Amino acid sequence: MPPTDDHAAPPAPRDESRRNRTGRRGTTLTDVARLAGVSPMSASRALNKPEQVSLEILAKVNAAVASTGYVTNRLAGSLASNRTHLVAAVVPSIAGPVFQDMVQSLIGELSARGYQLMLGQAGYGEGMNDDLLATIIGRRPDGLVLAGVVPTAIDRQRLIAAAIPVVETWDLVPDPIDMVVGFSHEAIAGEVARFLTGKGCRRLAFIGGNHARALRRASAFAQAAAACAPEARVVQQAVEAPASVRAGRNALARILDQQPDTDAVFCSSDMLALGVLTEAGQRGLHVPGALKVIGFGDSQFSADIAPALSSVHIDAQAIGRHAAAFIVERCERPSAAPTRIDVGFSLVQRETS
Amino acid sequence: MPPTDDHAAPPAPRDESRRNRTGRRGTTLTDVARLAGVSPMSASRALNKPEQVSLEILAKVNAAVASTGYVTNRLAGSLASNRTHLVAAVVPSIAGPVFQDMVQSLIGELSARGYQLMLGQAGYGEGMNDDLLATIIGRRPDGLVLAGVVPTAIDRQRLIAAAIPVVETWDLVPDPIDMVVGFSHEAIAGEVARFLTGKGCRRLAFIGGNHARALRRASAFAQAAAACAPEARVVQQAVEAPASVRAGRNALARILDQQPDTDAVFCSSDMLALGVLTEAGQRGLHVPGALKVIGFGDSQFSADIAPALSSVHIDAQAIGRHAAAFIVERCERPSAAPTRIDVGFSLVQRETS
DNA sequence: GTGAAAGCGCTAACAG
DNA sequence: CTGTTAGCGCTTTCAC
Repeated sequence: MPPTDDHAAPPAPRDESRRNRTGRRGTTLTDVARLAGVSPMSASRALNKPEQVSLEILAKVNAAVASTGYVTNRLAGSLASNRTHLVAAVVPSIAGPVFQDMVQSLIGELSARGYQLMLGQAGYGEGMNDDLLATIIGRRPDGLVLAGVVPTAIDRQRLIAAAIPVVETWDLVPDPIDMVVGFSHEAIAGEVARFLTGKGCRRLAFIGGNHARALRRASAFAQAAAACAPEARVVQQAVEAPASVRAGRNALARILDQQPDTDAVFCSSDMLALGVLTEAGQRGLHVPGALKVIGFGDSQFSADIAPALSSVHIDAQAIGRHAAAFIVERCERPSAAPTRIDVGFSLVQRETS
Repeated sequence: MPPTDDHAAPPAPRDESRRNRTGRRGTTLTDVARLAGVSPMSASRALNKPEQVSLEILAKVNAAVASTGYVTNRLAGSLASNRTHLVAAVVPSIAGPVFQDMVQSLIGELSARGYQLMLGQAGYGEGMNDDLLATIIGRRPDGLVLAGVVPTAIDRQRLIAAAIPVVETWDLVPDPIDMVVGFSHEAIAGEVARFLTGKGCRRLAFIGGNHARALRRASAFAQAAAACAPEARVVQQAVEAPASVRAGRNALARILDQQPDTDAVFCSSDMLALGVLTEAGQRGLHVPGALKVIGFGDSQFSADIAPALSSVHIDAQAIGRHAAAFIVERCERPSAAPTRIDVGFSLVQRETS
């Protein structure tokens, strides 16, 4: 029996057994490499940059991967390479109809380029809650897309400090953190006001949320209307987010209390507009004869309800596409400059106006 | 001058400079610890298990964190601890109205417990596309929630191999991978059939998707109707996903071609039902007098349109809540057994029936 | 309660 | 084209 050697032996550096300190884990790249008879680095290259590796190694590695069912651990890869291929997006709520098309195209576009999306909900208040931003930054995403969420000064500071590429979307904010893809709410309000006054409407109403952006649009609407027809009057109704049919119905009821001869309503979402149409129908108010209605967002259903709803169309998919492209571009060519895109809008004229 | 020593010196292990091989990175826990005058380990504990650390250290670390704006790198933490605090969810499309409430409550519930959600879209086809599953597994999520997506045999195998806790939701699948939260589509079809035949309807119609689940519901509907009233007839109309108002209108038109005296329609979504109502209105078909309509999902708008839509209500939020709870439970107490919850449903009777 | 050592699984950098 | 080395930033383990 050799001399007692109780604690001398170093803790046997990772022997043949496939389990580590925390129970068993899965197959690693090293396992694959060993099986293929190549170095881990070659296995890594075979997987990530197949063009840099001989066909022989490629074949051996692929065989080993197939036989083990190996799936890369992107956590480790991200840590080592400082690139996560993760993009975070923050919306007020995923349940609102407004941002869905955009998020959908964002996911599609990103995954086509090998990136994933992490989705966060900020709620309808100001900025993001602290936890949300911290957990997002903690995952070190390669980019962040903000939609309908206006970061507070502190949020902005933290984002800049974290050096994460940011795309603010939906609104063409005047003083962006970094990149912007959106459209002008003021221009839209102006065009709708011009259109409705042009149709002879003089008793207008605006229904929208009670946050800053909606209020800006409301006042732009009122100003444009006044400019087009000095005698026109505009009443405003604020509704709670998220926009709903119920809210639209109630808003129209209140508007008619205030201004019984209202002859046109501009709504900040098609759901609200559907509520307005419903309430008008119940009251025997003919649309568009007695009341013209214009929605916002041009939802899928708008063309198909009766009467078909006029609406402001936004190319939400384009917003998602551009946002994705911006971030990927910035990641892959860090020199890329801040950019700004106005995707515009169009007023889709249907039966309700 | 000392003897030439060109290549002897090891590459100066990470000196004072705050930059590494790939340009500058941010503040690390080590930086915080140094600033606080404690070991990295104590800093880690102060952040993650404050109760295990003296108040003095806690205060010093918090001060250091505040002064540096340090944000934990969860990539590194996850790699070391083998826990990501990430949960993946896969839905056919985030644009469909059906899963939104569920995803919303999932996000809410998870973030309240310190987990984040990664969202994937599988499309409306069978199973998930290979890339999607691989990228999900590659991020080593602590759990996966499937909604309205039926994994293929290969998907199942890979998920089991990856040892990821899985919750299948929406449908009470008979042979689950792991955990299940849902309701019985057959039971719903049965109850609606019973209700409509009880109202005297004998010429029924069913509008639904053309995937397996919808077809099962359709046949359950037909069977139950036959059981309740042997002389009843049921026609079926398949529509393409995603469900839309347009699809509902077209479907009703085709149904009336096939069976002009149809007196009741059961739709697999409220959007389809809205289309049916619209088309009926255009044709002067009185609802519910000449035609009864029942939707599915009890969307927010259903109660507020005119006529108010009867619908099958599902507590989607409860599904999200339970799914989140299951996964967190399983993560934190790995002994937790597979579980199954039936959240039930209710038929909300309104004006259209 | 605190710290030192070791290493999670992968890739950048560099040498052959 | 291929392999070696040295970490990425954190947490586990274990000794104090």
